[in-house]
Amino acid sequence: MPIRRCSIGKRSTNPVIFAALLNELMPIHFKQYDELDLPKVADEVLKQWEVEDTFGQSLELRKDAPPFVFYEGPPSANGLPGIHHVMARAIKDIFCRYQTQKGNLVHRKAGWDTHGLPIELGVEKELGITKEDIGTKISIEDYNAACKKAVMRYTDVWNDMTRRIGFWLDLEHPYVTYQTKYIESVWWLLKQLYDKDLLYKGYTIQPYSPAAGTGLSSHELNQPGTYKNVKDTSAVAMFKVKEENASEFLFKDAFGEVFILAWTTTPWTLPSNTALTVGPKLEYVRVKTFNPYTHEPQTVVLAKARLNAYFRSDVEEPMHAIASSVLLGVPQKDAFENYDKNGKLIPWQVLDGEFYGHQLEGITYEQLLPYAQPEQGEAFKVIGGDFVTTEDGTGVVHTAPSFGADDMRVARQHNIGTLTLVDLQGRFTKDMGEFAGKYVKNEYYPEGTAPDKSVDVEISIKLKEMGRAFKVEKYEHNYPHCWRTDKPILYYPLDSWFVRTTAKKDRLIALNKTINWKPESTGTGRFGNWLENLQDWNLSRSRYWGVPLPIWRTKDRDEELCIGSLKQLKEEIAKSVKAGVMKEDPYASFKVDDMSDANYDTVDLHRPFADNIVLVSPGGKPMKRETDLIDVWFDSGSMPYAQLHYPFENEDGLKEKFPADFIAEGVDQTRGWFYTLHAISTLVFDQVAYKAVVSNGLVLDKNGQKMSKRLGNAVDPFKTLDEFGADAVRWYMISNASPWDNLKFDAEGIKEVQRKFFRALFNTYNFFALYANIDKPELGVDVSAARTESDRWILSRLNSLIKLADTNYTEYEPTIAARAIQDFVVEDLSNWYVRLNRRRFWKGEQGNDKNAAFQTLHRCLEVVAMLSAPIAPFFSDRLYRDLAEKSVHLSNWPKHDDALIDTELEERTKLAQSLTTLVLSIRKKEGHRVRQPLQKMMVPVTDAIMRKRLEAIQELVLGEVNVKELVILDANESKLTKKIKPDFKKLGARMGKLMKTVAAAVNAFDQAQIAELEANGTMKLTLDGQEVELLREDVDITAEAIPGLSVASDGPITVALDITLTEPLIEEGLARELVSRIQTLRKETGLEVTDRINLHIQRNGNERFERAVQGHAKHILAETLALTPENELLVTDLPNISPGRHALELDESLSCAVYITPNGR
RNA sequence: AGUCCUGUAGCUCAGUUGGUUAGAGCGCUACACUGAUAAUGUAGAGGUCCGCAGUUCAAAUCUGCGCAGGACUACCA
Repeated sequence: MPIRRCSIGKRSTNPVIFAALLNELMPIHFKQYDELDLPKVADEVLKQWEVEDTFGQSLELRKDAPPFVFYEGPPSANGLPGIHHVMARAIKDIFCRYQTQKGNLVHRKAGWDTHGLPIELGVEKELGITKEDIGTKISIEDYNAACKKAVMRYTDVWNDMTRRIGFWLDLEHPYVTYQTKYIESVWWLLKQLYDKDLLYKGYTIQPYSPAAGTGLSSHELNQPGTYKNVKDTSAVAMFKVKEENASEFLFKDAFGEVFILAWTTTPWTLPSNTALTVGPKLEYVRVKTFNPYTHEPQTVVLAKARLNAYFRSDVEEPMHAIASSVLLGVPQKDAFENYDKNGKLIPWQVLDGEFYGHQLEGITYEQLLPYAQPEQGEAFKVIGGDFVTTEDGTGVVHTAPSFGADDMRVARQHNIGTLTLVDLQGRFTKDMGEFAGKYVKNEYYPEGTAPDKSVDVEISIKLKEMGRAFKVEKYEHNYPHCWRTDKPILYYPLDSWFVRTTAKKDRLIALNKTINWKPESTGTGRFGNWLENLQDWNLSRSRYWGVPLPIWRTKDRDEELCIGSLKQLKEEIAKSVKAGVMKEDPYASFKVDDMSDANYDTVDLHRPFADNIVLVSPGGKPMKRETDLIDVWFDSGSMPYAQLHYPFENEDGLKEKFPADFIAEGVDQTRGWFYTLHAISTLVFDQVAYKAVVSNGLVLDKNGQKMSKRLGNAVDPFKTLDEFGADAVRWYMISNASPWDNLKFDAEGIKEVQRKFFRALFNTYNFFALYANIDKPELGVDVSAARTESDRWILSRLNSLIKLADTNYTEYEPTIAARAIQDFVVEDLSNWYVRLNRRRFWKGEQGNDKNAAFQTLHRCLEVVAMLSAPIAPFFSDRLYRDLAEKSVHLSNWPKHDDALIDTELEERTKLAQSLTTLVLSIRKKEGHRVRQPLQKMMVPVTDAIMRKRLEAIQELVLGEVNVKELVILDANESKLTKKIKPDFKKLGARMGKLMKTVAAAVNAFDQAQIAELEANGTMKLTLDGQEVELLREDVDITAEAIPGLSVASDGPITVALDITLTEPLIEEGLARELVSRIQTLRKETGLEVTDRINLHIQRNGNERFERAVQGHAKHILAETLALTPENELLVTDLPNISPGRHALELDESLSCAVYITPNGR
């Protein structure tokens, strides 16, 4: 364990004081590790967190800091967590941790969503019952108790996963939606809506199963197998237009009576028709023809685009005799005059004058089947609706508002009345004359009792006889069926309670525009468009396990009461008991102002308890609760308030905890939780519920398929965590794709992250620790004057990185931050800085150069730990503790220092890296290994900036590529050939259409022309008869080659390498080769890095070799940490002791013998 | 059916306000390196930038129409 020498002081920005303090903070021994084991690190750090309560400490540390508000969307604990939850939870954790490091107080309360249909279905499956059994085989009370028990089944598993992925969340004090306090807050919210007249009872068209006698949710309708292809009788009915002012134009030159055609696949809805809907922008025509069944002359109206569907036009005289497709036939002349009433060939003719749908609006027609009249509103009128298409049918929609959602909507807009001539059992009502009592679908009859002809068929026959059928045929379509009874559903008007969200539509839209959506398109697109087409929120659910609607009503519906608190409920119960309506108060044990959990535990507001309460109205009549439950989405949308038991407790607390600064969930919550949060806060508080929201995408398998148990491609989160550790999994998920893009999960990717990022970081730290422990550098002294070019460079990179990471974490772009951190660690720090500066860490004297190196690397590692802490909380904590002796999660986010960012320095280092690459490439091509020194490299320059940069990086590059000198050539004076390239961007803007010709001309320039342009700065060209002026700035001129030398180039940079080997160079190369072999030997013989040795080399008669050893003896001895006197290095006879004697092969033709022993301490 | 997202190398992804020869990592092949070494370097193979049409001197990038995958919502005459 590191030994701390003094307690942590407040940091100062003054470099001298800072340095002094740093020295105090610095451990004097750094822990070293043998191998990187991320799962083990995670385990150990997790235990440390639990022992120290690091999460609690992090909150305590920020207790007076400005709050950053986060809301946890409650998962349902009745299912097991999957790998996608790891993703979702990691994203939440990242920003909470980041904001904590930034100095904010971030509370994170866990939550559980406990109500809802999936839970009910699960329990029913388990108990082997159906909804019908509730109240008979099982009491509501027992049923709900079973639900309550089932719903928290997997909380332990969830909590375990949450801990293991490192998500800091207050799991000890979650909000739970079934708790009485929670429900009380929900009731309070409902009452706010009620008091604002935003809660009302209305009816809507909902999927309804007459066989089961229940409405169905869209969830139920989406069960597999509910939609089936069925053949139904469809009819095109004819609606007779009344002749009046509005319809006058239809009667001009009319043939017989005038009808509007409308198609339906459900003829049983025709008696309930009250309107016809046309597309206002669609074109319609009149067609003169005969009725195919009665053969009476008639004029029919339909959409022009639908003509071909009903009238054949494959004939020679289209204006006369064309057969209707109703009855196939061939054309004949003089068709109208000669029409044979019994014939199958029906002539038709489009009458002059097309017209638009809106011209039809307002026209009235005779009721088709006058069994009953609507009680309210207008009827039998043509209206306009946007939803009308010309894909099938006639372009006119038969509108029966009771049996279609679109129909109802458009009817309401136009104040059209309704007819509901079908009862809840699916039978025609008594108003339906000869049809009364018949089921509208044959499937509804008890088995074996269905008639031969369905009512669809009977009605169609009747229409034919009446002369009101234009076409009757079987039609195959996809129709939803009840998943329980397997019988077709009806769309039927049902009573429901609604939240009048449409009344606040403008506010919902306006407030949404202030929310920071990630990605933006979800907010403007999916969510924005949804708000534009907002419907009132249907709150009612006819179920058992959920929050009961707190509305009591008298039987005559004249009086009703909405309850907004337990206090109010108790008062009303008291009145009721007093009036003798109830015998006693079932919640008698509840004390009104006692906020203790124990007190609240005495009350259960679920069914059947709430149902048993009968209140008394001001008029003295009994009031019963509306039996509906509310949509569970209202539960979770209430969490900002209900988690605080607002307003009964924490009335002030809400100010600090609302709205949220940040929430995150899957994109599938757009119309779920994201919407309900937004709707409730807008309607009740006229505020947003969250300022920023990240909607993350799905986690797919590696082939891009959705994960599912059925396909067996679901990834077990626990196994994954066991294998790779949370850090690698989180880092992989975040760095691989933006949170909102779908992630193709592939364990190979995690391995890569482990190998590249974590190993590089781990090795860099271990390198640091190894030499820091050996050399005990002074980490406290001020080394600003001693910093080398590469120190300043890596610090510049580091500060750029801090800035970039900060910006991107702030803007909820963790992927960009992660990739930048990773690149910094792998490329800049490990592969460049450490590689270049290795020797500074383990060679030479103590001093400020060495101190500067250690301090620089220490700072880089420490900052990397801080920057990566939000994403990789375990490993970064271990790293930071090893460097600075406290948890990174209690650290303050590093501030970047603009003064340390030197873009010119970064540029020229980039140049150095390019030059290095180029030289290595030439060496490779020419077959000269890096250990062989070369005399010189040449770089042509075309401007002063480049020259200055080269001079600055000269030492660095020469050392890296093992070359003695760098010669900078003036491109203008040397014998270089040059290359010219047009700058398309600059030139294109000026040249326009001539661009291609100019580019071709420039590319064809010879050396003389290039020189001319460089000398004059301008040049006139005549192309295609036009004179254009070419400027020096319009082209890039680069040196291309140096005759006689080996050259490589990359973009504008060209390097030439002199590969002549002189005798001294060869000898130096040999010496280096020897050093390398001896180093390997040291390692192989198990010597420690710091061990000093005795070294002797045996003469082998090769003069060149012996000269090399003698000439470079000092170098050889120093590099290998040998204490042998210089003049004893090369010997004729080696000591004859076998363990120290080794043969070395330097190349194919050269070998030697050496003697190594440890130098006794 | 509507709304939205995605489509670039075998895989995962970058690609600035349209600009030359479209990049990186992994994987593959060959060679080198070896006191940070399950690392690293150099070279190579690998692309109809989903398709078609349009705008433009110039399109992976802008526009339109499609195709494929996905999400959500709806399901209608």
